[in-house]
Amino acid sequence: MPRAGLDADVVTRAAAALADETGLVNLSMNVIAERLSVKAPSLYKHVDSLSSLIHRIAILATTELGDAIRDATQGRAGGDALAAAAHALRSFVGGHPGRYAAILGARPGGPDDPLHAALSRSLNSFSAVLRGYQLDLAEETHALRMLRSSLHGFASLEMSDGFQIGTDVDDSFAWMIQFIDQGLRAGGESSNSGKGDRVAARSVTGASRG
Amino acid sequence: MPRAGLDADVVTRAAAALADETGLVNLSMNVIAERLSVKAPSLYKHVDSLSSLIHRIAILATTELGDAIRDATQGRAGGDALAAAAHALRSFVGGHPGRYAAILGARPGGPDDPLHAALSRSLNSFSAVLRGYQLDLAEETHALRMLRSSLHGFASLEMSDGFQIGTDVDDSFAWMIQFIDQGLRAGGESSNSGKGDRVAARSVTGASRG
DNA sequence: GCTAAAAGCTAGCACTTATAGCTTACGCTG
DNA sequence: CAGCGTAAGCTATAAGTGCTAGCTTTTAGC
Repeated sequence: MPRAGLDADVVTRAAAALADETGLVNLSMNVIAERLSVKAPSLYKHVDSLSSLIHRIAILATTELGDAIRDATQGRAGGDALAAAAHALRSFVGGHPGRYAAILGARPGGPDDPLHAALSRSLNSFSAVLRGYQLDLAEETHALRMLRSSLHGFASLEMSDGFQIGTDVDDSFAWMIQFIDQGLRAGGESSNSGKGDRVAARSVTGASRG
Repeated sequence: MPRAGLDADVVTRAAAALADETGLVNLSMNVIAERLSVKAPSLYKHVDSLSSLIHRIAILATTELGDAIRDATQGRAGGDALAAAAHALRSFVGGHPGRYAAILGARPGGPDDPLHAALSRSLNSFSAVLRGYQLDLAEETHALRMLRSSLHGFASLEMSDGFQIGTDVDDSFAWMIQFIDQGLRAGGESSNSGKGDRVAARSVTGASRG
């Protein structure tokens, strides 16, 4: 029996591709092994367990997603950057549903979990987009969370066929982006027009805590 | 052996409670049976399969969630109704993560699937909230999708510990609600200030298509 | 009190993840 | 080039899934 030339990375990429094709939930050691022309137990020479393999997929996917958003927003600012980032995320989800599902289900482990770094880089891409709106420091965290919630929510609802037919989903997505853009522009000019101590100046700590 | 007095509904509620306690993914026929002081195969006398049981949980949860939002928004309007609905959803997710996960993973089946009705009622509660902003018909669909995306995204990110520490999550949630409220109020007054044919008047069909 | 439906049980199948231990391929050093 | 050691593959197997088959027992209705 010649060797297959496997390796943690090769296994992870094969599993990620398979997850995109057939869904993350249908991923099993058997189908991954079949794809690699190998028997299931052999995979354990390269990977600790199925869950750790899915964790690796999440890290890979988060990195890829962060790169895609960074690339898409490169050289853009304001509403253009926002739209580019949003579309990059949505097309990633559309093209890689299995990878995205892995991201959603992932929870960072110890402090040296590579997922932490990948997540931070991904968040920084969004932060960079927001920086164009010149919000104050406290608001930027809120805005970042709002942005992530909206985009992630939209993508995952769309992924699970959560929107009934009747109105074009692309239109709704464009509408939402514009809604956010307008709100952020308005908030940048006249903040604090609301209920009161909402943005209670939470001291000056490091950025990118979304 | 005396009989346990089981029934599809009793099994579903026990499974839902267990899902909230230990997570939907950890739900198995064995643990449900144990909770009911019965052996696993006995459950099949009342329920078709584990997946159909989870589907039942989703129907139950969607109904409960719809009721909670309806009750919370009763007698309120505008921003108050929006905030009440949002908090109702978030507290539902916080108190019933397993049920909510079942909702997220559910996909309606045939046309007579009770999940359809439950989902519609739930959507109508959100629609009723939006009606206070007097958007035109086409925009209401977009706004409904945006609202669902934001709230669902926030809740599910929070559920999976997606927000790092650093800023209070409650503050961010309040901020997001106000952001949406302000945007909707502005949109109600001066619509169509944007890119152009975004809201291309999509004829007058029945409502609640989110 | 008898009959029959239905609720519970045990046994077992097919599938999963994962481990143990064997064999064989490959790369490095003498 | 020989041989040795590491590591990659394998088979066999354990433990735990969901689910079915078929049996026993309870319980409701006549």
